[in-house]
Amino acid sequence: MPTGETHNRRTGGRTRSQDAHHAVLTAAIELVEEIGYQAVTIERIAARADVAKSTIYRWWKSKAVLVMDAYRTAVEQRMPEPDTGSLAGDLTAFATALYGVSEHSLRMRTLRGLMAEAQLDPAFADHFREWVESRRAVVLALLDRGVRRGELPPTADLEAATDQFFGLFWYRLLVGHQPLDPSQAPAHVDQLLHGLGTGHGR
Amino acid sequence: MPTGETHNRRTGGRTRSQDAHHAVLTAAIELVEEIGYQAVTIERIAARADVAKSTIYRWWKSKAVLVMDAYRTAVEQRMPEPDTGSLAGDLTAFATALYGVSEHSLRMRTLRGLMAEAQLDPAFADHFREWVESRRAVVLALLDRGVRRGELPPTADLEAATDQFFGLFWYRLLVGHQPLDPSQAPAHVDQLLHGLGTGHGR
Amino acid sequence: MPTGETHNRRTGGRTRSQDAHHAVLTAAIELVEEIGYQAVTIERIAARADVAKSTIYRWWKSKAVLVMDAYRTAVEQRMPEPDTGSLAGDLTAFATALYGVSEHSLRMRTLRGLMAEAQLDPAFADHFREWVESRRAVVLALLDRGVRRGELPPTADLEAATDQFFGLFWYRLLVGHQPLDPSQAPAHVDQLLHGLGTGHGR
Amino acid sequence: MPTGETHNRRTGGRTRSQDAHHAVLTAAIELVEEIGYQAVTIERIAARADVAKSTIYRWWKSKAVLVMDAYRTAVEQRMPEPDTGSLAGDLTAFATALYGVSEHSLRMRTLRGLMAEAQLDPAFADHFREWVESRRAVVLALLDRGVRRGELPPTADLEAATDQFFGLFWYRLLVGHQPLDPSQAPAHVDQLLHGLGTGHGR
DNA sequence: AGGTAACCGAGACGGTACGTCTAGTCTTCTA
DNA sequence: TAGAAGACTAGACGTACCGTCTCGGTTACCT
Repeated sequence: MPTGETHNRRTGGRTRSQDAHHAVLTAAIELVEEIGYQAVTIERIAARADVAKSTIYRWWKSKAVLVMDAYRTAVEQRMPEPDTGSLAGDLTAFATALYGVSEHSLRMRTLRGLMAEAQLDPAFADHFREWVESRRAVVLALLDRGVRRGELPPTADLEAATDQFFGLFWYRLLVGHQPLDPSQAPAHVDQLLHGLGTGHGR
Repeated sequence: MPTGETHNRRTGGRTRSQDAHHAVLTAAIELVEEIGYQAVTIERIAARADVAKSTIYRWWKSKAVLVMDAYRTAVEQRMPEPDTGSLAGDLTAFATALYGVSEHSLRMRTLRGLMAEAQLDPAFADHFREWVESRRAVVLALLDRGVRRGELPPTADLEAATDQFFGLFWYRLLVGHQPLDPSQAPAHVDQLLHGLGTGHGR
Repeated sequence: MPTGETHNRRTGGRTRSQDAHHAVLTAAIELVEEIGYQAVTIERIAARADVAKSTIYRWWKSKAVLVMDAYRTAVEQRMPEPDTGSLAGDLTAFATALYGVSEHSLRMRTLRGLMAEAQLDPAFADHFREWVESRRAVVLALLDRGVRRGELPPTADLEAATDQFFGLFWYRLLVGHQPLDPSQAPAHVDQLLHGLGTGHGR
Repeated sequence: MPTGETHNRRTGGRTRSQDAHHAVLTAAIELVEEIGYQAVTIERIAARADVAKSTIYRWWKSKAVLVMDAYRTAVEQRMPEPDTGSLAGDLTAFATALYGVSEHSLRMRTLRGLMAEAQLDPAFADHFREWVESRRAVVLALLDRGVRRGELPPTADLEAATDQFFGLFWYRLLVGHQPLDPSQAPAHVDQLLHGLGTGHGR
């Protein structure tokens, strides 16, 4: 359960209310959807969830970790870990799913808010970075498999490639100067792989 | 004068105090340096600059606009518009300068804070986006010149390439999972250009 | 103006809102009357007065000094400084007025609440003590005049007599085991003066 | 057993833990001594006594009741019921003992705190009043014996005299404008008795 | 000897107020 | 009439206790 870290339970004590817990996550998601991340406050979440503020503070350290928890619990798409047989296929599948967030304003708002918070709250930055790393790891693994298959030269800088991959996504998401559409995924992947010296083209 | 749009001055009256104006910008920069963007508030800037809050509000719409103004006035490096004769040389020069911010904590803090604010304040987002576009335009022009020179095929997606270029930079800056060092610039540019199908070899 | 100590005014600045000020005092009094001292909170006063909490905190350090201010401004009877020609007459007049609070539940509630607060909040205790001293001074002056007139021996312990006088009043007010009625004033004064060795009786 | 009213015991069940009970009373006294009555909370007592909050609430209705219980159990001096042969002697003995609390900060703090609580909590006020009455009864009995012995006229208002006696004490204790010292007891008693028309001279 | 009732600890829960903070706006005086 | 000073409304912050409520576990009396 990736959610509001369960405390060390030694012995007795009232058990954590699943109702309250769930109501908080739901309220958080709804509010982000309705009024946007920055307008969401712990107080509003508490009011909406019909829960005491102190109950929220007991389990979540800040609005950011709460919203992130809610996002992962209730919204986040299971990121595929594709296995199409080819590196290009795998990456394209992943990118297509990734770019799909642009079609869900809730997801966009949440991601943008969380990234913003990570800049402003160093404590949350650590938490956020861990999550980002977990998603980078998926792409890194795909690329690594490509190397092992001989689709990429062993000298390719996979870290940089991963950051190019996610960087494009986040940059467009955060700046909003260009649309981001799943249909663009194949072209972007193609460009990326050429950069890495893949044998499949040119 | 790139600073707090000057009002229409019709008639007499006390003229805008250049002292106050300058003190505000200086105070803003100093505070970002000392306590970080998120801890800076209009009130603190006013106190530090020994200026009335209302004077700040008269000339700047928000902390973000003010800090960005101060940043551009006092800190921002003149981004080079290099002309080395080759696309790779031009981009490498640009990237090297860009990655240089990582050596100045003030610049990093400011950029991260402004990007965060752009996520939270839609009004500022527009302002911020304009600034981002102006920097994208420089890179786009370099790439375009590369196409005209025949260094890139005319079919290359320059928009996507630009976003890959800046995306990698911002992604590392914002997430902080990887260092960003000017010495990495040539390799990143190389990888990018291969992706675009440059003729300069692999 | 015995009320929310006026700050040092050097130069410009918005002047204190008399509306807000008055509304706060009125709300405080009404709430003490309606729900009792202990149930009154700064937050409720702010809500009732339709004033921001911070405005209250700007002018009053605690609920206790605010209520005391309101009490003195709006409720406190002008304590007579009687001059009937005789000590017994003076004291009886004073006591009669004093005991009159027992007929006004608002005054009783307020006095009891303030005395309680003085026990719990050392900062307020000083403030409260000053007020108490000012009322003791009136009685002390009456007694002193009695000494000068020859109604009391110069050896009489006027301090102790004053404390006996007020002590009886407060003790009954605070403990509530006995009613306290203005009609009892003459007898109590009589008993007190006998104790001091007055020549007028026995 | 003057302590946390024993419940109706119908049938079996675990008996009340004397350890827990004693630890609570001790913790309460210690905390009043160390941090003052107002800073004492049920939670702090529970933590100090290493006892569950609910255990405290099971046996005592409020902090005030608990502290008063602890005070009477562990601290309160057995008030003398003196019998010296003369009214003046009896009262002086009693007053001397009474004024002795001023030399023990714990007792002063406790009494002041309890009196404060009686003003704020009507339920506790009743409880407190009973205790006050029990102490008044002692003095009333002394005075009554004085009447029967002929030391006081039968017309003397003993109730008022008792309240003057305790009133002086409490007034000084609560307001703190004057020290209260056992050495003052004889003079105060003397003054009181003159007021009542005692025959023992002036 | 077993049942069972009341105890005890731990600690989560809904509440409520606290006093602080910052945002923006508004008012007044001064230069 | 710009600017400094600072009072104002508004509302979230995170903390502290309150008194209540499960829990799991422990006695000790009473069949």
